[in-house]
Amino acid sequence: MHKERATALRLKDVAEAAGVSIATASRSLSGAPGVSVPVAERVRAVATSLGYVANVHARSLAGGPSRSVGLVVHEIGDPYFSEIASGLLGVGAREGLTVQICHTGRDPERELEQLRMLVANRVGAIVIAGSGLVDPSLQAPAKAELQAFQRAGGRVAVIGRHHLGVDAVLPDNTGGAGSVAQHLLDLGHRRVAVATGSRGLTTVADRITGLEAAFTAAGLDFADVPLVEADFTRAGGKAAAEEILDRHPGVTAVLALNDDMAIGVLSALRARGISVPGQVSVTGFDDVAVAGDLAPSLTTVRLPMGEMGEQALLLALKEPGARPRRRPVGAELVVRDSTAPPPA
Amino acid sequence: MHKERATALRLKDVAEAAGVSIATASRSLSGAPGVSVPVAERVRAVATSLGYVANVHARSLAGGPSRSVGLVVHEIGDPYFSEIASGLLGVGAREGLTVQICHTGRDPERELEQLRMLVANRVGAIVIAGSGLVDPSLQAPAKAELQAFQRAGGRVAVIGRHHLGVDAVLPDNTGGAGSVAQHLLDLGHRRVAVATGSRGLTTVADRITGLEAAFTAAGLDFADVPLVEADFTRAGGKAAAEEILDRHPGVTAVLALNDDMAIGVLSALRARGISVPGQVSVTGFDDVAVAGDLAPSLTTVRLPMGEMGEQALLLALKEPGARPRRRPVGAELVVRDSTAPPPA
DNA sequence: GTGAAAGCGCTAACAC
DNA sequence: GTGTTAGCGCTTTCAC
Repeated sequence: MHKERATALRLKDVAEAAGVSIATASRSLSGAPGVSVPVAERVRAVATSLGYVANVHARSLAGGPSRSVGLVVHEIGDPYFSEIASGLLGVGAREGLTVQICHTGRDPERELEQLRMLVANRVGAIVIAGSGLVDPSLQAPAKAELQAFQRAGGRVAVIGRHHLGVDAVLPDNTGGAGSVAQHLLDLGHRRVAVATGSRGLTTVADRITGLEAAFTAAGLDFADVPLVEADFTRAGGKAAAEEILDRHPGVTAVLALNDDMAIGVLSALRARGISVPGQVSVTGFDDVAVAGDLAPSLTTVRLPMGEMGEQALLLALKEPGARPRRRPVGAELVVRDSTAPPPA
Repeated sequence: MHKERATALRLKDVAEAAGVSIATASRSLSGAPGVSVPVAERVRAVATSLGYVANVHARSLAGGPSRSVGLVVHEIGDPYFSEIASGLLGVGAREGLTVQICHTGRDPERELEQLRMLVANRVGAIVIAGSGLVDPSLQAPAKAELQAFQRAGGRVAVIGRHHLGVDAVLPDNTGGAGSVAQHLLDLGHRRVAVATGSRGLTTVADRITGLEAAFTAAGLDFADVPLVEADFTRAGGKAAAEEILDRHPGVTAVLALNDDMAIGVLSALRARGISVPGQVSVTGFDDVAVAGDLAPSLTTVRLPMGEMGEQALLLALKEPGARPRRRPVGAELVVRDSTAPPPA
């Protein structure tokens, strides 16, 4: 960006000002042993008064530990990811780490590109948030890249995806989906439709598995439940809801596979003057911050996103285990005002 | 984090594999002149096939241009900031830049700390998003730090704050606030209350200035308008609304100074069974993604957050001007369903 | 307990 | 057009 950068303060300047060698200055500042306490304290005082901050690049190049981590998300503007990022940034700040965030837009190629960038930056750890893809071949290059990174001493943790062979924070998508489905069945709904994101996403696949289990357990045939696939977004939810209303007019409940879609569903129903939950019940998944403030407030499944972000970074900061660790995270049904028994 | 990192691929390895010197290899990869086309192409091919990625630290240390920027936000979980971040990350990816994001939690001390961290990381540019503080003394250390950074060749741009003497993207908070106030006055509201964040924030101060101007222009005394100060969050909005309802029961409109607070206001009104906009109208500010999907959908002022993030990074990437540049950004009133004439 | 000196991987003069 | 080499600022043996 800029080459002609004026001289910044160097360790040498601090050392001179304190009347010691740069070796001693280095040890003093990093808290390494082998320096007498008074000397170390003096050096630190001088450094502070001068406003010295060590050059991370030089430090890293000289073999110092990496103080930075990378976070890969699909889209930081999405509340699901921004809440994860928020939790992760919190522990990052606590640990004195810098966090590089990158977008992938659910594009495997861009994901790979961003991964390479993080590797080039020699981050100490990489956290990947967001659903993986059911088709393993699409992830093969990313997997290879991550393995090389790990062989070189880097640490990796993922949130909500499996098949990558690394430490993982795994929300209970299956169980959570089972519990919303059960909730609707308990209320008496039998004509339910599902608004789903791409089934190529493992998150979606897992949630559908949970739904199927609940329906089957209730003695119902899940094959009779219409699944309408659209973008895993608000707009997708709107589109899916419209298709559901047109093609399956008798439906009494729409089960959206994330809150974003559910918000779109609510909006489509409102536009058609269909009352929720009077005529149609609606459920979401994730419990983003706004879910409780919608009208009607959304019945959904809570995933502790902030905590998931924290856990993932904590996992990545730990020494690697012999085998990949798994941190299961509970998914808790939150019943609010968007669900009620079907109309009589 | 990890010191015992196995050997990664170095430029030397690529040079040897391609049968050239490291200087030639360096030039080939950076696209510098002085290498014959066939040689440069061969080197690049070898590098790609080997999966070589240059070590950013070494490159930066050797005086290469910095390929990373820092983004400072109050709270990444807040949609206002995550939408800004999303726009900024977009151009970052396009430009091949890595973006380090940090949280400050509206705490000047943490802000300073994070700024130091970015400086230590030798980012090429720093973008600061989020309101500044009215009291300049609280920002003096940050300002000094930024000036030192600029003297050393770093670039700085801010979003939505002045007084820092750097390039700035400035949303029209004053004009936007004027237009919502005008909208309510046009509808016939005369008993309006304001739910505001801390008046120590320049954003809040500017928006209040806009309100005052509109009221004054309409021949009303702004001193009669109750201003209830609370956290600039959903919870703050809820608290402010409750206080407004208790202390100023005759109010026909609540003007919240951001969408987050407005969402809290809506929720408090709903809890008390007060219809919006039948009994009370509500307005927000920012137009976060969810504003249009609330029930009732929120009348608010649109700020193009994503674009603001983009613009700020673009400013920061430009050569510095003789004087700080300003990119004013329009604030557009968006009338939706949460406002109506006051009850008769 | 402290200092001198050898790199870390790369870029940018400077030779050839 | 290509190679040689001197650093960038730091950590870390290795002497003292």
